[in-house]
Amino acid sequence: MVLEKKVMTKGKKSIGRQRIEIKELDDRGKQQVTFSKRRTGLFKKASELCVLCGAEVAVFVFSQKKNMYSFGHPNVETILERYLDGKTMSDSSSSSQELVPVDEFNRQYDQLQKELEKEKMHLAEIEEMNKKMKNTNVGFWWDEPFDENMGLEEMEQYMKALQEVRRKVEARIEEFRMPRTSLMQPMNMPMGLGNDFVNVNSWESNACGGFVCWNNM
DNA sequence: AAGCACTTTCTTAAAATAGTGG
DNA sequence: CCACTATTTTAAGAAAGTGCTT
Repeated sequence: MVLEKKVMTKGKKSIGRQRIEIKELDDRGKQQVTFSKRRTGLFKKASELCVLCGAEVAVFVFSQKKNMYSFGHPNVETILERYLDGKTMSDSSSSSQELVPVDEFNRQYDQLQKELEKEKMHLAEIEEMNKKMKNTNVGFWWDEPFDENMGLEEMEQYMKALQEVRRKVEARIEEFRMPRTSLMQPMNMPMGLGNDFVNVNSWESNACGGFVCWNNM
């Protein structure tokens, strides 16, 4: 197949849609734009398939940077669970009761936004405290000089206490690392695609630990 | 401020889809 | 089924914007 490159004619602002060869794009910028557009198109087509044919569909897309985008009808979890269980469509009951309306997505989104705000304020408080301690040369208890006169038994108790603190901190860190899948209306997909029951999550490695739509995987 | 990884908007032509007739 | 036409939708290209990190 011969692909002809057309040239922009006078007075036109764009050469318009061109036929391209289906192979990896060499330009990273083009790749990103195409990724964004085609992913939207893919999700739209999937949503139309759901509406037109009553199909249940789940689509996962990972960008080069491993950000995940998903679409699911009635929702990704239901279909993924069914897939993992090896069940067939006929095994499953009607999906009508599993649908989560947009209002519910929005409510969850609002809640997550509030959580994020709280976490941001908490982080700001911690940073403020760190600043103050730096300025006043006041540190944490572990910065204080070790008591040389401590006996063996005392030191063992001290070590146990430290281990307990460590265990609790590790458990807390693990809690934050658990991916929290948030069901929400996708921010990058226009409403009214014929499917109001959309589930799009996006994972991005940041310190938020998954409070917003960008979750750490 | 600069760079990165997308996202959006506009224009336009290609491609998909629906409708119709044989 | 297939072929054709009309209409609608999609996506390339170009450029600008957004949000986040370093």
